[in-house]
Amino acid sequence: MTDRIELAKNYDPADVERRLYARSEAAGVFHEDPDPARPPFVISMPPPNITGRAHLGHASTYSTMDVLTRYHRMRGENADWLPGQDHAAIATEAVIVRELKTDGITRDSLGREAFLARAWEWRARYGGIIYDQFRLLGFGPDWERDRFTMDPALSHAVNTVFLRLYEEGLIYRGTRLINWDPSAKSTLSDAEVESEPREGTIWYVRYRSADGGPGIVVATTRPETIPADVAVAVHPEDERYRALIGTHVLLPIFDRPVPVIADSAVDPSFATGALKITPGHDIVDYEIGVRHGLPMPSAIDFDAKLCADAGRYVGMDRFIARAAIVADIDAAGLLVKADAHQNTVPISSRSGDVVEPLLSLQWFCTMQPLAQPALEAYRAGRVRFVPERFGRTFAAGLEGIRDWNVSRQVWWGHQLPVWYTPNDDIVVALTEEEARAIARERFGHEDLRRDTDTLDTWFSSALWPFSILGWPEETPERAHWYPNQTLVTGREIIFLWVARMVMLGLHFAGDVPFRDVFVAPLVFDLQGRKMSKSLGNVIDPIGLIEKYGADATRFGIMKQMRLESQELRFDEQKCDEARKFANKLWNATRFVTSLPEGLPRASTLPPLETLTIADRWILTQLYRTVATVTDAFDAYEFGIAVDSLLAFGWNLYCDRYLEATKAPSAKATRAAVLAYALNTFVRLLHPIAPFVSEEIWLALPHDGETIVTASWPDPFQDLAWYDGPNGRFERDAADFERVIAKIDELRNARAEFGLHPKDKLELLAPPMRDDLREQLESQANALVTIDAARGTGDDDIAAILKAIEMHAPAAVLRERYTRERTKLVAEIARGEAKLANAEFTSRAKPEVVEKERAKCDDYRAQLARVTDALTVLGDA
RNA sequence: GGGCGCGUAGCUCAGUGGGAGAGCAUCCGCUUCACACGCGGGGGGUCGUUGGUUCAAUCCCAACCGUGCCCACCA
Repeated sequence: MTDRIELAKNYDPADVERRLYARSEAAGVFHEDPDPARPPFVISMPPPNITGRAHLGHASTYSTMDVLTRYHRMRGENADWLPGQDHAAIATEAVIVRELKTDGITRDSLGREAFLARAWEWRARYGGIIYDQFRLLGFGPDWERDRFTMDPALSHAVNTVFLRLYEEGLIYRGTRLINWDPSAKSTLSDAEVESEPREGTIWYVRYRSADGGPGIVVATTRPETIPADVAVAVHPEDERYRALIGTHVLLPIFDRPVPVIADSAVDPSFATGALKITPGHDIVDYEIGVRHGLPMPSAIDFDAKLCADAGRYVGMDRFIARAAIVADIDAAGLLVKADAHQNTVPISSRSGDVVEPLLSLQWFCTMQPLAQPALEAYRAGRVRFVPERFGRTFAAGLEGIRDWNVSRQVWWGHQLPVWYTPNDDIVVALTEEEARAIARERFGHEDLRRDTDTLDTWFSSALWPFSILGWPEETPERAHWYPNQTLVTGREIIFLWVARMVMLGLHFAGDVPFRDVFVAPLVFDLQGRKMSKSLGNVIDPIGLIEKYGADATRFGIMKQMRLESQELRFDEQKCDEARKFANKLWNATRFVTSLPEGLPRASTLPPLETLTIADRWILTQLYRTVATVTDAFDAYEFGIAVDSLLAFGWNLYCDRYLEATKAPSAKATRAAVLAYALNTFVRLLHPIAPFVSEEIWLALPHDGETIVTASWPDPFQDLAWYDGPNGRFERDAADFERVIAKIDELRNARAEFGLHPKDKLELLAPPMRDDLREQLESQANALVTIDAARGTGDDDIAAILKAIEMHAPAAVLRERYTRERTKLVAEIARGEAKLANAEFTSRAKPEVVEKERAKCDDYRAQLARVTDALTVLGDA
């Protein structure tokens, strides 16, 4: 009684996806409010940069979040995916500065206020592009709850955290060695510095003794820092230099005397075992300098040029100065040798420029007291990593944590809520008014200037899971949705971001920010290379959508998500396969919806006693698929879920069941079973392929308005017919498996006999049920001749199938049987040898022995039949 | 230097202590009334190497080789 719907022959994703996304968004299905009556399932979207464009990494991690949210929503949970964007301080500022440059304007000439106005404009114009791309990918976050790190409420959270940490003594101002990015003109946190091996040179330079002696030869890769040298260090137990400790040597060229000191941080086995100490430009040297109370001059300034005490090199770029100084040392006869050397160069992950360690007055956050509770929470299992091993990355990072430089010299970001008096007294307050009030009270005046620095962009990111829920206000969202259930991220930011969220979440929101951290694999190309513009191997997910559709793009990516693998070597063919799969399902739907007998109004099964064995088989497979996909989603095993979906949809449903229903005896029940199984199946498919699943679901008998809010197939409700592992469903399913195996055997024989697809394969068979005969006849294109004499005396399908004999030219049969006999003889020999081994029969598990024995018996029976057949045929 | 992953068919990858799997590619046959974006059939692998544990190892253990990633202050 269902209306016949004329469906297009080929599935067209472009049309369907645009239409169904608009429908979902208009219906508000992605929006949720906190509902304490239902268990929460909340994911905070890792905020993409406003300068970002969707790449394959987004496509994989964000698809994962969309899949999880859709899955848990269908399970009836209070599921919400909270979207937002990051202002991306340095990255955005660099983009704006570059844009200004084309107009011939510099940042400083424009001034702070005008620059920020320009940045906000830029954000308004381009910031939404990645969201448009997310919509094309079918992502359904709760758009009504979109947040931006620089929203007033989130900025308030940032200031509150800064103020409280300051009051607790965990944020302080001090002069420390920091990472300076000369291109970005800003400091960087340790986590934003990457080290890169580069071919360089190590120079051996003589530092003569102040008293005229030969002194000591020092190896250095950075001769341009010599003007800031304050000592030469050797290992205290290094016999070679013991006599020199406490004496002075002269800096080459500069001829300034510096002491020779002893420090166990020096490795006596490296180079000459003597290390020049430049506390102003090297971390190890800085630590040695602190230990020995050495002065800390600077040779390089914030423009990466030589400064002040660098004599005639002042104003020279650091790399030009390097060459100049080496040349002068050589001219002075103090260059002992220059060797090729591979050194590790610190690189800014922001600009790619070589980072310069510099002494600077900055703001820092003391991490140790924050890291301890995070470690304890992790060890207590309050936050769980998937795969587990990434927890060790997390813990290792926290154990070795150092103070965090949080101030940046860019303008785009959260300006430090810090004011100074003319005497450099510090006032920290939430607002300027409060700062003034404090100053009046404390100093009797309001003469304040605000710190011009902004906070590290990761400072606001660290608060993300609770700042977007309204913190510091108490809100229903905070009450029910914090902690989140899951965080999905990449391993490269476990320490940079995840660890900080855990630390600050524990400190300010009273709990870890999420229970599970799913670490998605990184995406590489087929050769295992990182995707990069310079290699030209970048794959644009939007391009994939145009070629294959969003469903197929997602499905293809998810198929490649393997839990234990650290890398995903992206194979575009998987998306093409998925596109074909969508078309396959679409055509199955056309078949089902245009059955002459029509479909039932609702998605229900016919009376169970009327089901055929094929019906019971596909329903049993459906039951197993529900279990597999559910377990896979719960375990973040998306590749397994996809494998299972593909196998059911294509191999089981289309190739086997749908074909089986074409036999006359299948027609009484098929419409209802086909529709029911397909309806259930597309609900399993929906989290990964939201569009085609919905389009099919709408074409079938269904309950409700949209599959987005349909229920996840529940074994105790939707599949309540299932009567257990020893029930009739499994028994009949096993029988149908036997039929399938027989059909395969017959098809194989057909090909071997060289039968044209239209020719019948002749079979001599014992009496059997009509449905069984029909299956053999239609699926193997056979002609079954019933021979009562071959009767097995019961309806045991296994026995009947075994008694079937093929009719074909004697020579062909003889060849086939002979080959089969050879194989069987070998198998029997192998099995018998195994069974004759007393070690095996006594030590192996009884069921294994029994299985082996049964296998042997079966082979022997088969061999007997084959031998009989060959006897009848006569030996060739 | 420390930690972690991977090595199974030409390619990308599943998989299991008890007779090696999928998709793509390749070969053969088919326009069969849902689908040629399809259907049916085939070929192709000493499961990186060498040892060990076991009645039994592709699977567990060790070493090695190859490969990739993360962390680290070797000038």
